Amino acid sequence: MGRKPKDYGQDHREELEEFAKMFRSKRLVWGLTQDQVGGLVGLKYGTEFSQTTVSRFEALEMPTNSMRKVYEMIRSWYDDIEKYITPGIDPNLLVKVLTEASINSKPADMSVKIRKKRTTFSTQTLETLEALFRANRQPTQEEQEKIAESLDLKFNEVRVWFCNRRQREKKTFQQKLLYNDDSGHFLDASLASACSSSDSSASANSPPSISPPTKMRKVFLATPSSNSEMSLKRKSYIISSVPILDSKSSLPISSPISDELESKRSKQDKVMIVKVAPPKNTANNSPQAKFPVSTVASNLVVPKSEPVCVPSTPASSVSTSTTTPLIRSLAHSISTEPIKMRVNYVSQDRKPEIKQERLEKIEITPIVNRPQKTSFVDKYIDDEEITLIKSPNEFLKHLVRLAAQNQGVNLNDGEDSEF
DNA sequence: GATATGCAAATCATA
DNA sequence: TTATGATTTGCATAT
Repeated sequence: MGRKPKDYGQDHREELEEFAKMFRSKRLVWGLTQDQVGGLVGLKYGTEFSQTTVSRFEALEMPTNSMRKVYEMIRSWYDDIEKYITPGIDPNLLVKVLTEASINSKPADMSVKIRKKRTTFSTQTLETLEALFRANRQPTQEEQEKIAESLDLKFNEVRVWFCNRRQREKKTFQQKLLYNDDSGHFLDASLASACSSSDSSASANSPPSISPPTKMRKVFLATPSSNSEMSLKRKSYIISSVPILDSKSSLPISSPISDELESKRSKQDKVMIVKVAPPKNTANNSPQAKFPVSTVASNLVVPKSEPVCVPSTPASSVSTSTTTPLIRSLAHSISTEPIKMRVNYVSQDRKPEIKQERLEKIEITPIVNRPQKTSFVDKYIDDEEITLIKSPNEFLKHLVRLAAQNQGVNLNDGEDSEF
């Protein structure tokens, strides 16, 4: 088994975040880049942080454990050098001063392990490794040594590559499992079993290939912990692994499906993906948005008659951490079947993750601060099947209405505005 | 040019 | 000790 996550509990995540935010604003005032910070911190410890790491630290897009480690180093460095920065210091001098201060602040014991620089394999090397992997996914040590020699690589690089490659393969299979985000239940048992790991069990009538290639994303999700505090919890979610059903045929778009699955599927309502983008995490103006990620997607089963789409809204007053549970519970109330829902993390897509043809039946949310995506969405919101909802708030209201309708209750506007 | 992300190399705790 | 799987980072590149 792999290691279990070290449990530091959730202690002081908030403190870390607070510092990270403060740090970013200071850095900007000082006129330092993330890259410079990484380098300067490196002068103190002998091992620098990449621009990437600094970026993620500041953006709070890091699990708490890593966050803490980075925090401790940056914090200590910050405390050391801060006093050398006088208001109005000549920007040209700044880096010089900080460089010196950083070097001088070297701790005596200096026992930081230097991480090996990441190797970049050439395309050709990768092709060869892939071919070798296909032939034998688990070469012996001796074989690996030979491979290393023939490719002019270190043995360890080859060893690690095979390790990671096996890992990647395994993950790919796992992604085909459909499970609910936190209950551990399958999103759809029939589908899950149909496309579950084919490691060894290639069933007689080979399982239908249902899902398009899927991707796992890491997300640091604020979830209510047992003691009812909000904690940041790292989770992986499956993205778009649920086949999108054609609204007329109830068949997955662009995927073959077995008869058995079809019969189960056809009983269901149309599956839609609804994405709700939380407000951009802009340090000061949305204190409620603890969410470091940019977009949350929910996958709901909604009645065919009521497809919903939710474009993002920068002005949303609902924080993600509240929206998601609310949507979940509301979805419960409108669903006539056991609730099937996932929460996904969807990145600020540069390219749509989901293929064009599938967009006809679902909705893609524009990303906050990425107005160029708007036209993309506009193209689809004309679809008469889709009800345009202007914000997460609106979406919640909409769900409430549906729930009320389903239960024959008449909601007036006053009750709606509770959101 | 600076920053944010996708993918995956490197690391590390365990079985 | 080695294999494995979870994590931590960073190269390359998109934004």
